[in-house]
Amino acid sequence: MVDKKTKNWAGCPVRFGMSQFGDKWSFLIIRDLMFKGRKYYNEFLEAGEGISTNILASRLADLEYNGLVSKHQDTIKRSKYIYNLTEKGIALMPMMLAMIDWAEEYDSQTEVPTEFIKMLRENPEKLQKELLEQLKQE
Amino acid sequence: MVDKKTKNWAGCPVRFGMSQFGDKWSFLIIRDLMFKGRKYYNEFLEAGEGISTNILASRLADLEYNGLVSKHQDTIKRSKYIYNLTEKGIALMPMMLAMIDWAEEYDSQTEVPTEFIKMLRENPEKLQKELLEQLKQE
DNA sequence: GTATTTAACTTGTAAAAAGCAAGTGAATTT
DNA sequence: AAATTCACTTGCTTTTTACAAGTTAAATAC
Repeated sequence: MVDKKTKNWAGCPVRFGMSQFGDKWSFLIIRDLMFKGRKYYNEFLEAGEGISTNILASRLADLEYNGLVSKHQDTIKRSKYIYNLTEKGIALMPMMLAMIDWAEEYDSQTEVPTEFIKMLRENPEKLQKELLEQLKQE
Repeated sequence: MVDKKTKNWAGCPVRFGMSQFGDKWSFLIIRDLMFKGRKYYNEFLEAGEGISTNILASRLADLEYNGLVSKHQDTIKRSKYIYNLTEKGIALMPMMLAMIDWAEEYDSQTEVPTEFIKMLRENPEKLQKELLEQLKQE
Protein backbone atom coordinates (compact mmCIF):
# COMPACT_ATOMS: atom_id res chain seq x y z
CA MET A 1 0.00 0.00 0.00
CA VAL A 2 1.26 3.42 -0.96
CA ASP A 3 2.05 5.75 1.87
CA LYS A 4 0.04 8.82 1.11
CA LYS A 5 0.60 10.38 4.48
CA THR A 6 4.33 10.78 3.98
CA LYS A 7 4.83 14.38 4.94
CA ASN A 8 8.48 14.50 4.08
CA TRP A 9 9.29 14.24 0.47
CA ALA A 10 12.45 16.00 1.54
CA GLY A 11 13.16 17.08 -1.96
CA CYS A 12 9.68 17.19 -3.38
CA PRO A 13 9.47 16.35 -7.08
CA VAL A 14 6.61 18.75 -7.70
CA ARG A 15 8.47 21.55 -5.98
CA PHE A 16 11.50 20.72 -8.09
CA GLY A 17 9.41 20.79 -11.24
CA MET A 18 8.03 24.17 -10.31
CA SER A 19 11.52 25.50 -9.71
CA GLN A 20 12.58 24.39 -13.17
CA PHE A 21 9.61 25.27 -15.37
CA GLY A 22 6.86 26.31 -12.99
CA ASP A 23 5.23 29.19 -14.74
CA LYS A 24 2.92 29.81 -17.63
CA TRP A 25 5.52 31.19 -20.01
CA SER A 26 7.95 28.33 -19.50
CA PHE A 27 5.24 25.81 -20.29
CA LEU A 28 4.30 27.69 -23.44
CA ILE A 29 7.92 27.88 -24.61
CA ILE A 30 8.34 24.16 -23.98
CA ARG A 31 5.13 23.55 -25.93
CA ASP A 32 6.47 25.60 -28.85
CA LEU A 33 9.73 23.67 -28.86
CA MET A 34 8.12 20.28 -28.38
CA PHE A 35 5.09 20.40 -30.63
CA LYS A 36 5.18 23.48 -32.82
CA GLY A 37 8.61 23.35 -34.36
CA ARG A 38 9.49 26.82 -33.10
CA LYS A 39 13.19 27.31 -32.39
CA TYR A 40 14.00 30.99 -32.65
CA TYR A 41 13.48 33.90 -30.28
CA ASN A 42 11.39 35.58 -32.92
CA GLU A 43 9.18 32.57 -33.41
CA PHE A 44 8.38 32.39 -29.70
CA LEU A 45 7.56 36.08 -29.71
CA GLU A 46 5.29 35.73 -32.72
CA ALA A 47 3.52 32.66 -31.36
CA GLY A 48 0.74 35.03 -30.44
CA GLU A 49 0.60 34.42 -26.72
CA GLY A 50 1.63 37.97 -25.95
CA ILE A 51 4.86 37.38 -24.09
CA SER A 52 7.04 40.46 -23.58
CA THR A 53 10.55 40.54 -24.98
CA ASN A 54 12.21 40.84 -21.59
CA ILE A 55 10.18 38.00 -20.10
CA LEU A 56 10.93 35.76 -23.06
CA ALA A 57 14.65 36.46 -22.76
CA SER A 58 14.49 35.80 -19.04
CA ARG A 59 12.60 32.52 -19.38
CA LEU A 60 14.86 31.24 -22.14
CA ALA A 61 17.86 32.03 -19.96
CA ASP A 62 16.26 30.20 -17.02
CA LEU A 63 15.41 27.16 -19.12
CA GLU A 64 18.93 27.10 -20.49
CA TYR A 65 20.39 27.52 -17.01
CA ASN A 66 18.27 24.63 -15.78
CA GLY A 67 19.42 22.46 -18.66
CA LEU A 68 16.05 22.03 -20.33
CA VAL A 69 16.96 24.03 -23.40
CA SER A 70 20.18 24.52 -25.37
CA LYS A 71 21.18 27.62 -27.30
CA HIS A 72 23.48 27.60 -30.30
CA GLN A 73 24.33 29.80 -33.22
CA ASP A 74 22.37 28.77 -36.23
CA THR A 75 24.81 27.08 -38.60
CA ILE A 76 23.00 28.36 -41.67
CA LYS A 77 22.27 31.91 -40.65
CA ARG A 78 25.07 32.71 -38.26
CA SER A 79 23.41 35.84 -36.93
CA LYS A 80 20.60 33.79 -35.43
CA TYR A 81 20.42 31.63 -32.33
CA ILE A 82 18.65 28.33 -32.37
CA TYR A 83 17.00 26.95 -29.28
CA ASN A 84 16.40 23.23 -28.77
CA LEU A 85 15.11 21.03 -26.04
CA THR A 86 17.82 19.02 -24.35
CA GLU A 87 17.28 15.40 -23.44
CA LYS A 88 16.09 16.63 -20.05
CA GLY A 89 13.61 18.94 -21.74
CA ILE A 90 12.45 16.28 -24.16
CA ALA A 91 11.84 14.01 -21.17
CA LEU A 92 8.96 16.26 -20.19
CA MET A 93 6.99 14.94 -23.12
CA PRO A 94 4.90 12.43 -21.15
CA MET A 95 3.88 15.21 -18.76
CA MET A 96 2.97 17.52 -21.62
CA LEU A 97 1.01 14.80 -23.40
CA ALA A 98 -0.87 14.03 -20.21
CA MET A 99 -1.80 17.69 -19.92
CA ILE A 100 -2.96 17.79 -23.52
CA ASP A 101 -5.07 14.69 -22.98
CA TRP A 102 -6.63 16.27 -19.91
CA ALA A 103 -7.35 19.58 -21.60
CA GLU A 104 -8.91 17.89 -24.60
CA GLU A 105 -11.25 16.11 -22.24
CA TYR A 106 -12.26 19.03 -20.04
CA ASP A 107 -12.17 22.02 -22.37
CA SER A 108 -14.64 22.20 -25.20
CA GLN A 109 -12.66 25.09 -26.69
CA THR A 110 -9.49 23.07 -26.98
CA GLU A 111 -8.83 22.10 -30.57
CA VAL A 112 -6.08 19.56 -30.80
CA PRO A 113 -5.90 18.08 -34.31
CA THR A 114 -8.10 15.00 -34.40
CA GLU A 115 -5.30 12.83 -35.67
CA PHE A 116 -3.08 13.89 -32.80
CA ILE A 117 -5.56 13.20 -30.03
CA LYS A 118 -6.65 9.96 -31.64
CA MET A 119 -3.10 8.67 -31.73
CA LEU A 120 -2.47 9.97 -28.22
CA ARG A 121 -5.28 7.77 -26.94
CA GLU A 122 -5.00 4.77 -29.19
CA ASN A 123 -1.27 4.45 -29.63
CA PRO A 124 0.57 6.88 -27.38
CA GLU A 125 3.88 5.10 -27.80
CA LYS A 126 3.79 5.53 -31.53
CA LEU A 127 2.88 9.20 -31.18
CA GLN A 128 5.69 9.74 -28.76
CA LYS A 129 8.16 7.97 -30.99
CA GLU A 130 7.20 10.12 -33.95
CA LEU A 131 7.47 13.30 -31.95
CA LEU A 132 10.85 12.27 -30.58
CA GLU A 133 12.16 11.55 -34.06
CA GLN A 134 11.12 14.99 -35.21
CA LEU A 135 12.86 16.60 -32.26
CA LYS A 136 16.05 14.67 -32.84
CA GLN A 137 16.44 15.19 -36.57
CA GLU A 138 16.06 18.94 -36.24
CA MET B 1 2.48 11.58 -39.68
CA VAL B 2 1.77 14.03 -36.93
CA ASP B 3 1.47 17.63 -37.97
CA LYS B 4 3.95 19.43 -35.82
CA LYS B 5 3.79 22.65 -37.77
CA THR B 6 0.15 23.32 -36.95
CA LYS B 7 0.27 26.90 -35.87
CA ASN B 8 -3.37 27.11 -34.88
CA TRP B 9 -4.37 25.03 -31.97
CA ALA B 10 -7.17 27.56 -31.75
CA GLY B 11 -7.84 26.64 -28.20
CA CYS B 12 -4.45 25.40 -27.13
CA PRO B 13 -4.54 22.67 -24.49
CA VAL B 14 -1.37 23.88 -22.81
CA ARG B 15 -2.68 27.43 -22.67
CA PHE B 16 -5.91 26.06 -21.18
CA GLY B 17 -3.98 24.10 -18.60
CA MET B 18 -2.06 27.20 -17.62
CA SER B 19 -5.26 29.16 -17.25
CA GLN B 20 -6.64 26.54 -14.90
CA PHE B 21 -3.67 25.62 -12.71
CA GLY B 22 -0.68 27.33 -14.27
CA ASP B 23 1.30 28.51 -11.32
CA LYS B 24 3.54 27.10 -8.66
CA TRP B 25 1.09 27.39 -5.78
CA SER B 26 -1.74 25.67 -7.65
CA PHE B 27 0.50 22.74 -8.47
CA LEU B 28 1.57 22.45 -4.85
CA ILE B 29 -2.01 22.53 -3.60
CA ILE B 30 -2.98 19.85 -6.11
CA ARG B 31 0.01 17.80 -4.95
CA ASP B 32 -1.14 18.13 -1.34
CA LEU B 33 -4.66 17.05 -2.21
CA MET B 34 -3.59 14.24 -4.51
CA PHE B 35 -0.67 12.65 -2.70
CA LYS B 36 -0.37 14.04 0.80
CA GLY B 37 -3.84 13.65 2.21
CA ARG B 38 -4.10 17.34 3.05
CA LYS B 39 -7.64 18.69 2.89
CA TYR B 40 -7.87 21.73 5.13
CA TYR B 41 -6.79 25.32 4.66
CA ASN B 42 -4.57 24.98 7.69
CA GLU B 43 -2.90 21.86 6.38
CA PHE B 44 -1.96 23.59 3.14
CA LEU B 45 -0.58 26.53 5.08
CA GLU B 46 1.45 24.27 7.32
CA ALA B 47 2.79 22.18 4.46
CA GLY B 48 5.95 24.20 4.82
CA GLU B 49 6.14 25.66 1.34
CA GLY B 50 5.74 29.18 2.65
CA ILE B 51 2.54 30.19 0.91
CA SER B 52 0.89 33.36 2.22
CA THR B 53 -2.61 33.24 3.62
CA ASN B 54 -4.08 35.55 1.00
CA ILE B 55 -2.46 33.68 -1.87
CA LEU B 56 -3.67 30.35 -0.53
CA ALA B 57 -7.22 31.67 -0.23
CA SER B 58 -7.00 33.11 -3.72
CA ARG B 59 -5.66 29.91 -5.29
CA LEU B 60 -8.22 27.72 -3.54
CA ALA B 61 -10.97 30.02 -4.82
CA ASP B 62 -9.53 29.83 -8.35
CA LEU B 63 -9.26 26.06 -8.25
CA GLU B 64 -12.81 25.82 -6.97
CA TYR B 65 -14.03 28.27 -9.61
CA ASN B 66 -12.34 26.20 -12.30
CA GLY B 67 -13.95 23.05 -10.99
CA LEU B 68 -10.76 21.26 -9.97
CA VAL B 69 -11.49 21.41 -6.26
CA SER B 70 -14.65 21.27 -4.18
CA LYS B 71 -15.25 22.95 -0.84
CA HIS B 72 -17.64 21.67 1.80
CA GLN B 73 -18.25 22.09 5.48
CA ASP B 74 -16.64 19.29 7.37
CA THR B 75 -19.43 17.03 8.59
CA ILE B 76 -17.61 16.14 11.79
CA LYS B 77 -16.25 19.51 12.79
CA ARG B 78 -18.72 21.94 11.34
CA SER B 79 -16.46 24.95 11.81
CA LYS B 80 -14.00 23.56 9.29
CA TYR B 81 -14.06 23.44 5.53
CA ILE B 82 -12.86 20.39 3.69
CA TYR B 83 -11.32 20.67 0.25
CA ASN B 84 -11.30 17.78 -2.19
CA LEU B 85 -10.26 17.21 -5.75
CA THR B 86 -13.17 16.88 -8.13
CA GLU B 87 -13.15 14.30 -10.87
CA LYS B 88 -11.63 16.97 -13.11
CA GLY B 89 -8.90 17.57 -10.57
CA ILE B 90 -8.27 13.88 -10.01
CA ALA B 91 -7.91 13.52 -13.77
CA LEU B 92 -4.66 15.47 -13.52
CA MET B 93 -3.06 12.47 -11.86
CA PRO B 94 -1.30 11.15 -14.97
CA MET B 95 0.25 14.57 -15.52
CA MET B 96 1.38 14.79 -11.92
CA LEU B 97 2.80 11.29 -11.98
CA ALA B 98 4.69 12.07 -15.17
CA MET B 99 6.18 15.11 -13.48
CA ILE B 100 7.19 13.07 -10.45
CA ASP B 101 8.81 10.46 -12.67
CA TRP B 102 10.74 13.18 -14.48
CA ALA B 103 11.90 14.91 -11.30
CA GLU B 104 13.02 11.65 -9.76
CA GLU B 105 15.17 11.08 -12.82
CA TYR B 106 16.71 14.53 -13.13
CA ASP B 107 17.00 15.76 -9.57
CA SER B 108 19.32 13.98 -7.20
CA GLN B 109 17.76 15.89 -4.30
CA THR B 110 14.30 14.56 -4.99
CA GLU B 111 13.33 11.93 -2.48
CA VAL B 112 10.21 10.12 -3.52
CA PRO B 113 9.65 7.04 -1.37
CA THR B 114 11.33 4.09 -3.06
CA GLU B 115 8.18 2.03 -3.02
CA PHE B 116 6.27 4.81 -4.75
CA ILE B 117 8.73 5.36 -7.57
CA LYS B 118 9.22 1.64 -8.02
CA MET B 119 5.52 1.08 -8.47
CA LEU B 120 5.26 4.13 -10.70
CA ARG B 121 7.74 2.55 -13.08
CA GLU B 122 6.89 -1.10 -12.79
CA ASN B 123 3.14 -1.02 -12.41
CA PRO B 124 1.81 2.49 -12.92
CA GLU B 125 -1.76 1.32 -13.35
CA LYS B 126 -1.76 -0.36 -9.98
CA LEU B 127 -0.28 2.74 -8.35
CA GLN B 128 -2.86 4.93 -9.96
CA LYS B 129 -5.67 2.63 -8.93
CA GLU B 130 -4.52 2.68 -5.32
CA LEU B 131 -4.21 6.44 -5.28
CA LEU B 132 -7.64 6.84 -6.82
CA GLU B 133 -9.19 4.58 -4.22
CA GLN B 134 -7.67 6.65 -1.46
CA LEU B 135 -9.03 9.83 -2.99
CA LYS B 136 -12.50 8.44 -3.38
CA GLN B 137 -12.97 6.92 0.03
CA GLU B 138 -11.96 10.13 1.78
C1' DG C 1 -23.99 32.19 29.11
C1' DT C 2 -19.87 34.78 28.75
C1' DA C 3 -14.90 34.36 27.50
C1' DT C 4 -11.36 32.30 25.03
C1' DT C 5 -9.78 29.69 21.34
C1' DT C 6 -9.79 27.79 16.69
C1' DA C 7 -10.23 28.14 11.81
C1' DA C 8 -10.49 30.52 7.72
C1' DC C 9 -10.00 33.98 5.90
C1' DT C 10 -9.50 39.70 4.65
C1' DT C 11 -7.08 44.02 4.61
C1' DG C 12 -3.22 47.20 4.13
C1' DT C 13 1.19 48.16 2.72
C1' DA C 14 5.80 47.22 0.95
C1' DA C 15 8.52 44.55 -2.26
C1' DA C 16 8.95 41.92 -6.36
C1' DA C 17 7.64 40.66 -10.86
C1' DA C 18 5.42 41.50 -15.23
C1' DG C 19 3.98 44.45 -19.07
C1' DC C 20 4.98 47.97 -22.32
C1' DA C 21 7.59 51.05 -25.25
C1' DA C 22 11.79 52.49 -26.71
C1' DG C 23 16.67 51.85 -27.27
C1' DT C 24 21.15 49.26 -28.10
C1' DG C 25 24.70 46.55 -30.45
C1' DA C 26 26.44 43.09 -33.36
C1' DA C 27 26.06 40.85 -37.67
C1' DT C 28 24.20 40.94 -42.35
C1' DT C 29 22.32 42.48 -46.36
C1' DT C 30 21.89 46.43 -49.70
C1' DA D 1 29.04 52.88 -46.05
C1' DA D 2 24.13 52.77 -44.86
C1' DA D 3 20.16 50.42 -43.71
C1' DT D 4 18.15 46.33 -41.82
C1' DT D 5 17.59 42.26 -39.00
C1' DC D 6 17.87 39.89 -34.77
C1' DA D 7 18.17 39.31 -30.05
C1' DC D 8 18.02 41.25 -26.65
C1' DT D 9 18.35 45.38 -22.57
C1' DT D 10 16.66 49.40 -20.16
C1' DG D 11 13.42 52.40 -17.86
C1' DC D 12 9.10 53.13 -16.23
C1' DT D 13 4.24 51.85 -15.04
C1' DT D 14 1.05 48.45 -13.55
C1' DT D 15 0.00 44.18 -11.45
C1' DT D 16 0.96 40.54 -8.36
C1' DT D 17 2.99 38.65 -4.31
C1' DA D 18 4.72 38.68 0.48
C1' DC D 19 4.28 39.82 5.09
C1' DA D 20 1.97 41.30 9.22
C1' DA D 21 -2.03 42.38 11.44
C1' DG D 22 -6.94 42.34 11.88
C1' DT D 23 -11.77 40.27 11.38
C1' DT D 24 -15.58 36.97 11.78
C1' DA D 25 -18.04 32.93 12.89
C1' DA D 26 -18.28 28.72 15.28
C1' DA D 27 -16.80 25.80 19.05
C1' DT D 28 -15.07 24.68 23.35
C1' DA D 29 -13.82 26.22 28.31
C1' DC D 30 -15.17 27.89 32.37
